Amino acid sequence: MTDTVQFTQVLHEWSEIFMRRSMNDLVYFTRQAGLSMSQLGALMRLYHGGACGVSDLGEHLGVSSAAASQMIERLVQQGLLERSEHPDDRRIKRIAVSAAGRQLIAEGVAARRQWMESLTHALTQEEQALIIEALKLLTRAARQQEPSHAAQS
Amino acid sequence: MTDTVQFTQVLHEWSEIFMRRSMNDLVYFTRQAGLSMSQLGALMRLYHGGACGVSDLGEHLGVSSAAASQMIERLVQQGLLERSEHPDDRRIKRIAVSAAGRQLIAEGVAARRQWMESLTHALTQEEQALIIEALKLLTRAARQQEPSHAAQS
DNA sequence: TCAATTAGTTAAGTGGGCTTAAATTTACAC
DNA sequence: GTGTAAATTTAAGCCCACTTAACTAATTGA
Repeated sequence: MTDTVQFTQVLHEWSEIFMRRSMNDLVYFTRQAGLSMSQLGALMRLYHGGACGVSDLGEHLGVSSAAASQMIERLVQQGLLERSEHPDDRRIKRIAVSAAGRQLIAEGVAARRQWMESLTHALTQEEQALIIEALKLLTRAARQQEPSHAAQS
Repeated sequence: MTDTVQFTQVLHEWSEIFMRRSMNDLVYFTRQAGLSMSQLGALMRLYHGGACGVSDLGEHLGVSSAAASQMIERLVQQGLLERSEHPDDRRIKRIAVSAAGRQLIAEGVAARRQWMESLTHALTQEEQALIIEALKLLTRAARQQEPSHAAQS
């Protein structure tokens, strides 16, 4: 078996167990937070991509601007998003994650971190060091494949 | 920074980019297949966990048996699941993924593999070898944390 | 045998998420 | 100013997912 074939195989195996665990946690978290997957997607998009207009968000999520408007309305009523007017063009609404929304996401991130930390208990320092190097390589490779290659914090 | 702290940090960074990409693909795939996230979850559960009863599935997915029954009905009508009677206890229905359902999942897996293979283009053979070792360690550590530790194929 | 239990389905109702189409507000161009 | 285009919202309608409650059928056991 060549390294490249084995690489794909091993990556697939890891991703399967990783995804299963992550999806489980994700579903549990969103349910507990009273969110739907779509809502979480919108929240994440705004959190990572920054504020944008209604139609922009819809486009990113692959839905009509009407659908985006409705979902934003629900999230605004839950206090997770904020709507403000664009200073130059008052037709445009600037949609952004609120402080409460940011905190909710922070909690989710913390839960993820906890699981990752628990992984270390089954690994020696040497193994961790090896994994650190490997994941840095993987992250760099994956970033190169991203459509929007522009860097952020 | 100690290795353990850096380990969590690096793993988190990788998981962020990996999840973003995976979720994107997942949403695209399910939409194209005409499935909802819940339906995909049920399909995956049965695919990985094997056939089970209606209530069992509902329990695993965290919904009532009525909800499970309804969702199963929709998936049966789409030809992705099969319902049969338990030979010993005719109250119990055995819910299993059909051949068509299995093929659908196989297509999704193939699409994932394609992305992973594309990652190799940005990595040398040596880097790939390093990553293989690291991911084997990670997979082993993650498996040890699984609730149901029983192995399968 | 017959009452209680168990597995599953059906019914009714709620709400989310999506669509298209129509309405509203603002901006811009002439 | 007047007409057109753009951004968003509202309305109507559809399907999915979920709930509780009522119902059917099969099993168990005293």
